[in-house]
Amino acid sequence: MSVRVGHRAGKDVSGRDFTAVGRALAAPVRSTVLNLLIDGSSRPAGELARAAGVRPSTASEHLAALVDAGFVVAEPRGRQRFFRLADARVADALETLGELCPPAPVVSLRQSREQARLARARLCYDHLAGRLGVAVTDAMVGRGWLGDGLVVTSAGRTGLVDRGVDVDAAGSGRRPLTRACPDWTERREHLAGALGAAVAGRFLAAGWVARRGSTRGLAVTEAGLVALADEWGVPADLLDVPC
Amino acid sequence: MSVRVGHRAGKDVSGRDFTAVGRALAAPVRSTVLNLLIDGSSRPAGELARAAGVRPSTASEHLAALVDAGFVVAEPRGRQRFFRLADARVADALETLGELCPPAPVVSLRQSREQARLARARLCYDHLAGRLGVAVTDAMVGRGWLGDGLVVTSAGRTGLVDRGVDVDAAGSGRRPLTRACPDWTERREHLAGALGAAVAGRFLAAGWVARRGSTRGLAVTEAGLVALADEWGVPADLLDVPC
DNA sequence: GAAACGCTTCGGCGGCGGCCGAAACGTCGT
DNA sequence: ACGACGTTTCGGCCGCCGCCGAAGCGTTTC
Repeated sequence: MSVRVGHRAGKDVSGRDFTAVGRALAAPVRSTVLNLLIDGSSRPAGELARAAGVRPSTASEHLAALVDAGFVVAEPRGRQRFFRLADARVADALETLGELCPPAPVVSLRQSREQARLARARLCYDHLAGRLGVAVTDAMVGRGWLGDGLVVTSAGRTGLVDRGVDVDAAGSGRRPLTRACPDWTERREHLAGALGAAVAGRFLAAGWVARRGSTRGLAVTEAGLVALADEWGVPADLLDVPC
Repeated sequence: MSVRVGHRAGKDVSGRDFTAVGRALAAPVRSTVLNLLIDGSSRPAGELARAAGVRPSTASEHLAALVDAGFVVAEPRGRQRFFRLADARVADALETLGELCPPAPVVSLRQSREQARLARARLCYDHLAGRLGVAVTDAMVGRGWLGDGLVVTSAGRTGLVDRGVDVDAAGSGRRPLTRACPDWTERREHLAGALGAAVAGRFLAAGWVARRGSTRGLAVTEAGLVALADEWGVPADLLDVPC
């Protein structure tokens, strides 16, 4: 018989227990679900089950596990339940973690028009992404608003407040003010974090961009093109050039 | 019979495959190991096995898995292998992920005190390590006893012999007289090799340090503090500053 | 009401993965 | 050359977890 002496001596000295979060990510179905929800969308269990290629019963168990782990939250809506990421920090963590697992599965070529639209402008969870996100970030860096590591300079703070972005409110929470979010359509990183969300919120509130349907895709309005050029220093043609 | 219709419909639309990274985090032993290494330290497999409370064979498997997942890298050093985090991004990801799992395992005060003691003074195989080892090595270098590559100078030979270290006996064997041993708690290297063992032996024989129990931890005695300051040029407070 | 629909819970089955001890391998010290 | 030591590899055992179909529950529709 084995000795099993181990568990007496072994015990975490400090730090975090990554076991639960690891288990939550360990199953292919759950990974697929998270990828589907990482854009901030909210989807019913059945759709997630179909997308992941499992029976509703199996998906239900996986979704329960994700809820239990704090990754997603469920919201009853009629006779179905919609699931979405629980928190912006979850999206942040998944993006950061994505850096460690470069193997990105292939993408279906079918919806190429939709792909192209998404590549132009979209929301990545709650901040601007696509060429729009990169262009806005680049402009902010070019003007000296963002320094090394995307830290906000004093000039950046002034410029952003002038354009209606509440930098103080964004920096008040526990969420990191700025983060570099790597993009899968662009080579470049773009602004994420609390400030990224605040900028995106300003763009939506001002009517510079509009959500297209229930997707995460964004349409840049006429007023948005003007504002981008005049206030943000982003020429309109930048959004059309595929870089 | 089951239908297995699933895998036709199921396919990742885009994004990352979190499965591998999740599996790597899913085991308690691996979580413990990562917590031990998250400070950038480099530790041999046996120590990690003991800390995690498993047999060396089991730890070896877990470490191989972590290496395979790209979380840690192994570095052969003598007859043991040292492991450390592979990359700064790994530490970043773990830190970000830690936000998601606030349940921080209990900190055993007992063990954290032991950690502090080990960081202060211990034996690394058979030579002095911890802050004591680094401080003694630094003092010897500062006095010109050890030159480039930690070779013993004539002044060093004299000084060591005067303090009861039998340099000749240490140099008589086939074992290298001096070696630089990288430390995991300190940034600096410290003296190892035959001379390192001889110095440690002198410290023990003179009662300047004493083994605490059967561990490799060392306690610096009152006489040791005096001798360190007077004979070796190591002020006592150097051992208490956490560098 | 009754039927349709969406989701969850419950057994049951199969496979993966963690744990150990024994043995092999390489290095270090005598 | 030999023994000691740290690490890895290899079977074998056991438990956990993911998958399914069937059944149960709540909501919507007729």
